[in-house]
Amino acid sequence: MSDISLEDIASLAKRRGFIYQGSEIYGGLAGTWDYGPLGVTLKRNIVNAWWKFFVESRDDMYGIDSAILMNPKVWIASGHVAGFTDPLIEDTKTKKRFRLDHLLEDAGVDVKGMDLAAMVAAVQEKGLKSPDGNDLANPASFNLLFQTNIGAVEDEASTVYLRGETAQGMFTNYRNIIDSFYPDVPFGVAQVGKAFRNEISPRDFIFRVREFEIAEFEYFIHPDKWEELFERWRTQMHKWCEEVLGLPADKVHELEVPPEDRAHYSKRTIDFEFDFPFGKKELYGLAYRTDFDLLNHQRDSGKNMEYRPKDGSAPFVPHVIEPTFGVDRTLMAVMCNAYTEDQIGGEKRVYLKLPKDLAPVKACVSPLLKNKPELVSKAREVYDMLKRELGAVMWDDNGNIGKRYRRQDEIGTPACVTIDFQTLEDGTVTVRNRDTAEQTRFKVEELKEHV
RNA sequence: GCGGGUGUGGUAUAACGGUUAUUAUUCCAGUUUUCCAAACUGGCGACGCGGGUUCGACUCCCGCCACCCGCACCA
Repeated sequence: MSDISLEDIASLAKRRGFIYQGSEIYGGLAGTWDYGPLGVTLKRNIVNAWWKFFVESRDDMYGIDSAILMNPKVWIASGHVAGFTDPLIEDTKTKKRFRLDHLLEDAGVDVKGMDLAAMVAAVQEKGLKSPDGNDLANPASFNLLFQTNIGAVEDEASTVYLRGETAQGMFTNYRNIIDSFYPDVPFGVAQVGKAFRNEISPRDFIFRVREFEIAEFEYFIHPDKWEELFERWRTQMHKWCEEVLGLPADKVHELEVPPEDRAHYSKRTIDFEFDFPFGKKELYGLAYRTDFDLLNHQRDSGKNMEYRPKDGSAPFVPHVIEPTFGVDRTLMAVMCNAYTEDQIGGEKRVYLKLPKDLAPVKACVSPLLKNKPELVSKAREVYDMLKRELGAVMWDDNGNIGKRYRRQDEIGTPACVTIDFQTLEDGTVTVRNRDTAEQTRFKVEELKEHV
């Protein structure tokens, strides 16, 4: 198989109605992408599979869907207003930008609690130069949280943030879940939804974007159990990748994130990386968030975040294990992994070897010839029946049969059902397999078990 | 944000400072076709946006936008 490029994927994604550039008719908006009919179905199938795997099939998981706009105090308590900000400073000669706090730390300055002005003062005091040896100027804070305003007046009191992660919705609802469901610890609160980050430079198609979907859960535990439960979720995440998404184990890698690279809330983090066409890049994260968030919210909200075990043992503020899954990245990994080229009848063929459960179209129904009314009407019957059964079924009578097969190959449809003259005689149809191109005859009545 | 590259129908592309912007494919309507992108006929469809130079700009210049590559960033 030849190497595939991002352009191959992006081109197919657009041509076949998976993903379009956001705001395309106005020249686009960097870091935004729109999902077309097949893309949204594929994404929804992935999300549904995730929900089933991590939420529905378990009895310790509680799903929620919290608001994207939250009281700004949430983001102050979580540390995102302060911690999600990068102070950047510019090399006056090369115009390169550097993390001001990193430069100061390298120079032996303790930057904790310093604001931008204090850091700039420290630069002057130390006579600090850029790593390239030039003068530094134009410091600026760069916060990854998008801001907007509630109400008509744009003042500080009306500033709210678009959530930079969905996790905070789980923390702010932690007490609600306990009051409604009185679960035993450990238990999890799960959510799938949009998050927003004002990335400096969006990159690599839908990989790094400013608006994206996250599926994640906060698993509330007793702190004594963190290592054991961390391992359990680590295993489950691999299982998800391999068994549900069909990603080969040798394409999914773990990266133990060193302390200096971890998020402000994390005591241990493992990144799950995938071999994308553009390199080995982060797909998922598994973080031990400790009691960082609940303690912060307890402090700032004044609400008690302790959990009281039913056996009467000592109350405690639970710690949290957080597996987090980029949905768009998952879709991209699945598409890249599914993209396959081979030869059929001497002709090159491109097809998406998608797992059946994820494929946006489950089956395509065609009459062998479209100018034979008896074939067309029989095919319509079969189509209507399958459509009722499976929903995601497509009708195609365009061109010739080979063309239709190829078209379905490109969008990853696992099965093509063809109605031919024999159908009229004995009520059997052919089912053509996407991966092998082999055809098997089945009775119409048994069809739904074979597609 | 820095540096480099690219921007022409849905996709992939050609050419040109000056007639109606090339080709393939897709798509639509038909003819044909008894299982893997067959053939034929007809049709729709494009110069990223904004300025400038010029008698005239898709083409040259400037700005912007977007995408790709390298760096930086990625709590």
